[in-house]
Amino acid sequence: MLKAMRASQTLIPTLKETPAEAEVASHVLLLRAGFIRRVAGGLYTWLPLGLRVMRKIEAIVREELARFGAQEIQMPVVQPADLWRESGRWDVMGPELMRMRDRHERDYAMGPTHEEVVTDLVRRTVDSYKQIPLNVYQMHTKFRDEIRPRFGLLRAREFLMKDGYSFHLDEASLDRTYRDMYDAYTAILKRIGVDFRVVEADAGTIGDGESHEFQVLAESGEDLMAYCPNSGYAANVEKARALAPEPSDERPDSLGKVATPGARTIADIAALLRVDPARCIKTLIVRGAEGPWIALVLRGDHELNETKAARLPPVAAPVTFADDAEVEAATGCPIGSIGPVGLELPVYVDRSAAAAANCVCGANEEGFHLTGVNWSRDFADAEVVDIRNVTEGDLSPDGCGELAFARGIEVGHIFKLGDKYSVPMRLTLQDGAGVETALIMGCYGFGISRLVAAVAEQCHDDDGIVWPASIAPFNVHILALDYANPDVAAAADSLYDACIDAGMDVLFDDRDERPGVKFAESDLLGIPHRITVGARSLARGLVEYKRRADTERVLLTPAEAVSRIASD
RNA sequence: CGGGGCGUAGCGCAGUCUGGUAGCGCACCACACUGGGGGUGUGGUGGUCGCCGGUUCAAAUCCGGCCGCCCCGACCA
Repeated sequence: MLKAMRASQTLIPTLKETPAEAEVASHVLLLRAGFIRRVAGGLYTWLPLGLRVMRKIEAIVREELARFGAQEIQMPVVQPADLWRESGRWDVMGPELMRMRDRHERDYAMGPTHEEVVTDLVRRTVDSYKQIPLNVYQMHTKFRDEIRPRFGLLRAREFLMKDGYSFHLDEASLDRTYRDMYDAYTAILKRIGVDFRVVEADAGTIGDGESHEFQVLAESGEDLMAYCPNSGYAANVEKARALAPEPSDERPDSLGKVATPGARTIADIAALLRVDPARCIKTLIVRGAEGPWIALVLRGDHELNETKAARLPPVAAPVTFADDAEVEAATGCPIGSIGPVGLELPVYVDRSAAAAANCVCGANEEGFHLTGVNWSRDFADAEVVDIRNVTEGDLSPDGCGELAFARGIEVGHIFKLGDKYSVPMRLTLQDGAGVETALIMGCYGFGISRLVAAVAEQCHDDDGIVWPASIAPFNVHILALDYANPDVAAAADSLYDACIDAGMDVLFDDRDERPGVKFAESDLLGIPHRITVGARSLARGLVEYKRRADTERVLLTPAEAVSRIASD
């Protein structure tokens, strides 16, 4: 990568106005600062400055992974369908998997991830247990045909990801590598200098084992995390366990039935009967994995956690809600008046709803609700499960305090895969005792291109991006306010050379632009250190130094400015 | 895929309701002034009005279909 560039000879197409296509800060700023350009939905071209940021992240990732013995390889984007059929994912993956056919009518996938290819590699190349554990990774373009690409680079269809895979004979070995990758990701994000949080995560369809996400904190993040300020507990809300509440010691009232004409929602019922929504019970009808329909019961003030619900074996994954007609067909009663008491469907009740006393719920008769409803007496057949989202203020699962919420952008995700791929793809080795054993695997993803946007999302102000020095496209931005002035040009040129000699990455704005343009664009680009060379202060032999993150400006000699930056 | 919004010059927009010469700001080119926070003036360049079809003497404008983009939802190793 070139250390130094002149702005007059570099493609930096800045925009004064926000393009209509962009909404979120990172997308707006990366477009305006000339880092990226959109080609089509979810597809972007990386321009020189954007690419420099991405390359710097790559370099940091490589260095940190090398410390833990991970080996870099590169696998093809285009992958034969046969491998995907072997793992079973050819049929399981939906349209998100981009499929294509070659001239011989053979099927291929555009790799969204590389478990199949890497598993195939290892079974062909590793002959003895003495060659493992093995930890390999690549940094490569991934393709996922997202339903809705959005937020610029944050949810693109084609993106750069570091994906790593490890292979082990036993859990203890997998645990060690998993921990190493956990530590490596932590080191990478610390070194880059973003605020982040590591949270327990749901492994989704990729595995059933332990899993952690690395979330860059940002208000605009798509992920919601629950954490306990008093302890280390932190989990994606998808995953965060809701504790079982103490059962109520209230005496159960007798069941009553009241007319509730026209009331359809919990809010309607709570207002009409003047009860707390926490004393209302809602019943959701979802598609069953085999049978027709399943009822899920929650307290009125709680939300269904679809990830948890989808993990109930009788519930079809992903969770699919019955529509109005299907509810009526399944229960004989329209949405708004259904309830768990006497319902002729399998019923699962959330722990909190089961613990609530004397509740209101639908009577399974249009326009009527029951009062004084108690799980233990009135629908005790229902199995008690954890299927709700935790809420702010809930007791932390470790009992150390109350949960608080934060939003984040997922930039890393590590999984223990177990034998999910090694068994169907017959990846086995003889262990030391000569017993043929399926290997177990770990998988470690890190979104390089997404991190570029996540950092911009977190590190910006009203004027533009404020890059951390670790990944800024350049470290120093020299502005020659009037390059046509021979004195300014001479001073700026020699300052430029001095920065190069000092080993700095420097962008030199030598263009014939007005000062205001140069200042505004400099703020937009977000290079950490700015040195302004103008005729006015140069008359006293001085230049102006300013950090992008600060408001303070100081006048220094050129040599002082360089050493100031060098010692930063 | 469901709901909403949008598509007119490289970018940001007006004009569409009520059919009749395609406009404004920025950018770009030339010249002059200016020169420490997106400067001023004068003169220019640049548009199949997303695409296809229909109605009409006449369509950016009305009608039908399609495509694309953005937002919300669903979805998401």
